[in-house]
Amino acid sequence: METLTPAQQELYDWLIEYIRENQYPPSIRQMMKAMELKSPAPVQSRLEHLRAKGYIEWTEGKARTIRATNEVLRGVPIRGMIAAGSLVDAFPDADIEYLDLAGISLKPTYFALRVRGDSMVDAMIDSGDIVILKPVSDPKTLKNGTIVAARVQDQTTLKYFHRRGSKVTLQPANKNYEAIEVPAAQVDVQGALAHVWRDYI
Amino acid sequence: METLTPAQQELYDWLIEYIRENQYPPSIRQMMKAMELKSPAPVQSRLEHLRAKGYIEWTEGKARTIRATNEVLRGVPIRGMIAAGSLVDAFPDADIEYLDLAGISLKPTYFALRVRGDSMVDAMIDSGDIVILKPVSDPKTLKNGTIVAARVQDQTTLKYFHRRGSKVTLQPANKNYEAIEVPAAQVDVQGALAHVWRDYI
DNA sequence: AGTAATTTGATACAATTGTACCATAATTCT
DNA sequence: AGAATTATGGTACAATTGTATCAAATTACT
Repeated sequence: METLTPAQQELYDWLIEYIRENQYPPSIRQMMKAMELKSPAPVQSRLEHLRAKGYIEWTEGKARTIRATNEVLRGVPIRGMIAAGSLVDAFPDADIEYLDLAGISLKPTYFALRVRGDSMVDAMIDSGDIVILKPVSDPKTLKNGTIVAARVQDQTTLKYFHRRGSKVTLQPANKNYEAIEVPAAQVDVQGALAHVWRDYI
Repeated sequence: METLTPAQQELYDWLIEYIRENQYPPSIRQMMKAMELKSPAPVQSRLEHLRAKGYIEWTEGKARTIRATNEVLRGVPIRGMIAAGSLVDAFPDADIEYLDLAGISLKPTYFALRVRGDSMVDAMIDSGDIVILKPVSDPKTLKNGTIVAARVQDQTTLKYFHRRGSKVTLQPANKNYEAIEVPAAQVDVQGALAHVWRDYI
């Protein structure tokens, strides 16, 4: 990403902070005051440079429509990789990745279920975890081995999905439970496991 | 939550969808056109009712500052509880909880690390998972048993934190690794484990 | 040192925009 | 049926706001 001049950086940082706090972007004259400038022109200039360098964008002519193009506002920065022994890598600030949590929450069809019990321990899903599911419109597009929330015989459970011909096998993610095999027509797949979330604090 | 009249519901739904798509709220006259109304007054009326019923809020006098007060835009709805046998509960639409993912991404100090290897299997954290950490300013406020990213002897690792007097024990989340006990002064706690995230698709 | 790029100040203009007021119609509720 | 609430259309106004223009000052770069 192209580097910013001090003036541009100052505005950019303030802009991000403002959006974080207010949930909407400031007007040009608000930025002017915050930067302690006496005219809107310098702000315009900085904004145009920020846009040219790919940091922001806006809808021309519309008030308060500036958006950050990168993921600063949409997620948590992934700063490195950690293994048994040590922090393997601390990624350099420049090419840092973001875990786009806000992006997930913009997908209006996703839904979540809270897990209770040990039914999924073998998939490393603990009691209390939250599983985030993507609705499945056409079960034929499902790959074998994906974990799905499926309804069979009046019971909805989370299981590994396998199809062989017209039969579907639902394999639990805990060895202590039994797999079931039924005709595909009897299985109503409600969602495919997309993410797992766990809270510690 | 108070119920909405059809006209109010129509506006509210459109509003949420607009914000989702554009990342900023519409102006009153845009809503007017979308609702196929011929004057801004009806929109004003509906907005005031939506605000009175607690669905939205805005900064008076400022353009495009409408915000949804509930978590519709901030997270994934938690629709029920799932256990080994069955979907235990499908929560009624009214009092549905949301997993506030967008809220997490607004905490600017949080950071994440990608886990590699089996160092945390006993904590149900798999290779490839992403751990989200909250910076720890004062290690004295840490409760025993929390998982932390700590730096000792030039190595940063994720371990259970225990303090007894002036000594700190760092217990790995995998039985095959050894615990270490060092003077508290030698431990630099960088973050406490706040959340775990796992991607399936 | 000299040139280019950026920043600044000042001002101006028009479109966007929130808001207010009023009378009437439609809907909902009792 | 009657009353209260909500919805609508029309209009008006002023503040907010994005944008344009120009010249001068400052900074960055070669």
